[in-house]
This record gives sequence, structure tokens and C-alpha cells, in this order.
Amino acid sequence: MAADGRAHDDDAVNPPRLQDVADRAGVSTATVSRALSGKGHVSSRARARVQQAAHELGFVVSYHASSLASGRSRNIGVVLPYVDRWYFSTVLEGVSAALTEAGYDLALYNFQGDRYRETVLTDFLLRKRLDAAVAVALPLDPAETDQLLSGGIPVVGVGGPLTGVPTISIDEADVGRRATEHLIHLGHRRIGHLGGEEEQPRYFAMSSGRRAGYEQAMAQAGLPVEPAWSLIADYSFTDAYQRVKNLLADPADRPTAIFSASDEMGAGAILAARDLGLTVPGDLSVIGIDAHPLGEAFGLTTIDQQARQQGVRAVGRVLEQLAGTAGEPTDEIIPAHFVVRSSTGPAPA
Amino acid sequence: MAADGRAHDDDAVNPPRLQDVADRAGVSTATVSRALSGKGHVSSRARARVQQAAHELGFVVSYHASSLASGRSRNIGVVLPYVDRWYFSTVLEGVSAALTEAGYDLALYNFQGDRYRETVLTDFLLRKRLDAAVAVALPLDPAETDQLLSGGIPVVGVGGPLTGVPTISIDEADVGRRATEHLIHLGHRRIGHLGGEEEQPRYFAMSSGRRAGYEQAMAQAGLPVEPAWSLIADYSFTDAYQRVKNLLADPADRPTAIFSASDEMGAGAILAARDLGLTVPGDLSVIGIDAHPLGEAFGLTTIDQQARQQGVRAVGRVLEQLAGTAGEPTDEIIPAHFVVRSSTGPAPA
DNA sequence: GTGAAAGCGCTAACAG
DNA sequence: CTGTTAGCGCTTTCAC
Repeated sequence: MAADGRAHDDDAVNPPRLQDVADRAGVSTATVSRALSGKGHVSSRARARVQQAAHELGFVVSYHASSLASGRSRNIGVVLPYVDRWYFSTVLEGVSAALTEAGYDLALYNFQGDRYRETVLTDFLLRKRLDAAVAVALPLDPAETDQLLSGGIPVVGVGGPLTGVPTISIDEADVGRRATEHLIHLGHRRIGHLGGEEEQPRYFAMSSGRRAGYEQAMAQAGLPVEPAWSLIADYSFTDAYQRVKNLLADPADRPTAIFSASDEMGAGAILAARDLGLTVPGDLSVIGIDAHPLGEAFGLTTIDQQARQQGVRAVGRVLEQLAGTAGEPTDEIIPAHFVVRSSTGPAPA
Repeated sequence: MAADGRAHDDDAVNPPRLQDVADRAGVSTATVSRALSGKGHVSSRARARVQQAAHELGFVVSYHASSLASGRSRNIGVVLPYVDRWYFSTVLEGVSAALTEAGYDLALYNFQGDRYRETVLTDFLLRKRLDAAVAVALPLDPAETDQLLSGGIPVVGVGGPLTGVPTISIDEADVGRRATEHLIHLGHRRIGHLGGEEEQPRYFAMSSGRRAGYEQAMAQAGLPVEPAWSLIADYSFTDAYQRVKNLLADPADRPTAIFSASDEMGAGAILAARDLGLTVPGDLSVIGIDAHPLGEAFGLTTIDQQARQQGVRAVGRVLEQLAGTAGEPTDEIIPAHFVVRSSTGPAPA
């Protein structure tokens, strides 16, 4: 048993407990707890012995026990309707990064459209294993919000209207207005809009803000909003491609520019135009919102909404609340910047 | 206080405990526990009273306490290198769905490339709050695998080589071979390949399997593998677009078909071809792998690798292991099917 | 079928 | 600065 590469002969069965570390370091469990958590005063000598012992034993605290005793779990829930769509997975990436950095675990709750909306809200979220929650683009109704809040934990929203909860987002209307004005300043007067699915208003309330900005800019410039040029797609490349292709099919009556509420749809619009033999931006200008990586190859002009950063900030806010250093529970606007590429240009003569 | 819409006047402060339910139902906490968990025998009368009381109190078990006492947490970890790339987010969606369905919580551990590889493996995964783990496309080295396994919990791999752990995946080489043969049977002899980044072999070992299948098919058909036509991209649309554009720029020496290891890259290749005035499939045929939604609008022929289903199956396997009903810890191959669209056609004369 | 009681492993007063 | 001592809320033998 001496030739064995592994350490001791008693390290097999049960994982070491706090008591084991205490015994080995010759102190009490209370001291071990303090030394390891950094809370409370411990002599540097004792601390060293404890750390040494803990290391030798390969000790790691049991989170269940720790959580039960302390009431805190270093675990934060992230609730979202989708996980396989660009905006959501990008926000998730940001949330995940910030949480890992802060030493928190991340519990993922995915509605999957509406499939588990009810289940997640009632069964999962309330098991009191969360210190806080981040809700991504979830326009919950008042009852549902109450439900979410009834856990008594801090909740921060991202990218969607969530009344009663501090929210991180871009200024949807402002972004819509600026995108439209960009086209107007290029001389376009026949400007169409590609917006999000209205049949899923619970999730895509954001698209209505962008549309509002578009209409506002058009009105301000004295330009008509042509209903036939207001397309509704499901935020996907393919759906936008198809709809825009239909829109552009009639040479006699089509816009010279399109403001798309998302880059994926914007890219689809560009492909549709090309497939009809139109040039971009010669015959049609397109601007999107997102800074989706796909836009690069299409030369898509866009407004970066910093999705990842939205997630990072949400975690920042949540941690502030947990630390008790939070200020007013105000909403926070993430700045959005233009990324001008080659899909927008002067209106054709 | 009677006009208050809410129930009792004592429901404010602390959440109800098992003891509260027991008191109200007139039984012991042991009976409540049995009745609510369904384990052990309880008279139907007692069960009814308990459920009634629990419902009235709005009782929900504390998972921390439950986990500490039972050693099980109904919480499963998912470890992956990215969360904002198609394959990973799609697998995650499948895992998430299956887990929610089974009543398990999902703890997300995201390496973010290599950024938190170490941290996740050492700090997070070992806190013993997981019943099992699913590792997605993580070619860990033996030491890391040991680390992952040292928690003593079942681990199932998805889509990547993970020696010592049962893995769910497609047959990479077979898929690469079939895709290539599809092109060969269409009469193509000048066939290029668009593969994954070799500089990230830890994650994209899968691409080497597809490449191997390609080379195998080419050899079997007596066709040469032209090194200049073997492109390496980073799995992104934009990078593929750029590289393929460069490849196709020389009319004198270019392939008539490309087998792309992913749909995103395949779509990028199609756009590149079009931007050079080439027609697809007239001048160039392209086939990808994935069934990525983006492929539809491009008419991209592909092989569906059922990414979501891979995630679902992984959960199935994990639950089997947890239930003790698992068979041999064998690897499992997910069938992959052709989805023929318009990007592949007869080789030009 | 049901209750009593002993923990699960850790934290947090409270003394000292 | 450190040890003692209660629990945290639930599960689970072990008797009855």
C-alpha cells in the first residue's frame, strides 16, 4: 500500500467533512468555517493550518449543508423563453461569464416558448434554492411577476418590459428612430420595415418599440408608412428571406430601403434582394439591429445592441442587490452604437 | 383584516415548513414527507389530509434541506465550451427540455472557450450539488476526465470524444463519407472541403472525423484530395465566406463542389460563390452538415445531425444511470439523415 | 401505516 | 481570536 500513487488509505469512501479538517488542523469546526469563508477573524497561523489541512484532504464545502445553514446558496437563476436564438444565447453567455467570475452557480430555466412557462414559474423557481434571478425578455403578466417575486429574492430583467422589476435594456424606440433616420438622411423616402412576430407579443414586445421609433422618424420626416411595406416575420433569416422576396417581386411598387428589427432578418432581406437580381445598396438599402456575427459577411449596416453586455450588467445589478449596495431600483439603458457597413447607401435616383 | 384578499394573517414572514404541514394535517413530519414524496406507504386518508394542508399553506419543500438529508438534489450539471454557438445552444435546448420534463434542475457550466475551463472543473463541478453531469463536445484530457469523474456522479458525453464516459454522437466519419459520396455520385471529381479550426482541437475534434470520412470517400473513388481545396475556418459563416471567396477567385483552378463540415460554413460558401457571379449548383455544389435553420433560405443540402435529439438522449442516459436501470455504458450513435435541397446538382460539363 | 428521533454538514450566535 | 452549541428543514431507520 506504500507503492500506491495515491495519498492515504482512508481517502476512498466518504468525502471529507468540515470536522475532518478541524481534527487535522487541531481547531474547531467554527474556526475552519471562518478560515475558509474569510468571514470573521482568524489568526493567520490558524488560517494557514486550516488551509493546509483542507488542501491535503481535498476538502470542498457541501453546498447543501452550507446553504441550509446560511440561507444563501451562491446560485442564481436565469429564466428565458429560448436558449437557441441569438439574442437569448448571447445574453446567456454574458450572464454566465459574469456569474462564473463572481463565483456563483447558474441555474437555467427555459420556458421553451410557452411549453414550460407554467411549470417553471410554479414548480421550479420556488424551491428556494436561488439567491436571485435574472429574467430575459420575459413580458410576464402581473400575476406571473408576483409569482416570480414571491420567492422574496431580487429579480432583474433584461431586454424586456417587466414592470415592478429593475430592467436592463436598450432604448428600443430610440434605436428604431436612429436606424430609420440613417436611411432618411441617405435620401430614402420609400422605407419599409421588417418587424417581429406580433403573435408572440409576450416575448417580442421589444419589436413594437423599434417599430414605434420607425414610425416616429417617418412621421417627423413627413414620410408615409406604407402598410404593405411593414412586414412581420418570426425573427428568423429564412422567414424574412421569403417575405422580403415577395415584397420586392413587384418592380413597380417597392421600397428602396428596409429597416429590419434584427440582423438575422436583415441578412435574409439582403439575400432576397440579390436573388431577385437587385443590388445592395444600389437598389435596396438594409439596416438591422443586433451586431449579429452573420451580418459581417453580408456587409449589413447595423446598430450594436450589446446583447452580451446586457447580460453582464444584469448580473452586476443582481450582485449589488445581494450585497445590499444597490441604489434605486431603476431601469438601465445600455448604449447602442452604429456599425456602418456596405448595405446602406444613397437612395437610387 | 377580513377584507384582505389574501388568506391568513400569519402567512407573511417565514415560508411554511414540513412541521407546519404536519401540524395542520394532524400527522407527523415523517408522514408528510412520505405522502409528499410518494415513497413509503401512507394511508390514502392521511395522504389526502397532507396534500390538502400543504396546498393551503403553499408549501414547497426546501431543496437544500431535502438534498442534505437525502444526498440527492434533482439537479444535473451541463458542461460546455460555448453557449452562443448553434450546435451547443441546440444541444442545450434539448437537454433543458428533457430535464424540465423529468423534473430536474439544470446547472449550467460554461467554459467560454478555455477561459473558465480550469475554474469550472475544480471550483464549481465538485461542490457536490449535482446528481449527474452532461458534458457537451468536451475532449478533456485524462486528468480532466478524472477530475470530472471524481465527484462520483454519472457523466454522459455528447458529440465529442470523452474516453471513459458513455457518449452520444453521430458517426462523424460516416457522415463525412456519405456527404462526399453524394457529390461524387453527382459526377463531381473536383471536390473541396471546408473544415473546422484545427487550432482548437480540444473542442473540434469532431471536424477531424468528418474530414476523415471525406478523404476516405475520395480515396475510394480514386479522386485526389487537393490540399489547396482543404480549407480551415472557425465554424463561422463569415470566416467561411471569406476563405471560400478566395478559393473560388481563380477560375482556372477551383473545385466544382465543396463538402462543408457545418451548415453555417456551407451557407457562407454559397454566398461567396454568388458574390463571384457563380451559380449554385450550376457552377458549384455545396453540402453541409447540421440542418441549421439558416440553410433553408440558401437551399443548402445537408445531413441532419439531430443536435437537439443528442441532448435529449444524453439526459435519457443520465436518468437511466440515476435510476439504476442503465445497461452497459456503451456509446450511442444518433442516426443522421440527408436533407436534399437545391445547393447540390450534377457537376458542370 | 405511523411516529420518534437521529442525523445530513455547515453556519452563526454566544460566551470566553 | 476561538470553541461550544444550537439549529437550518428534511429524510430515514427503527420501533410500535
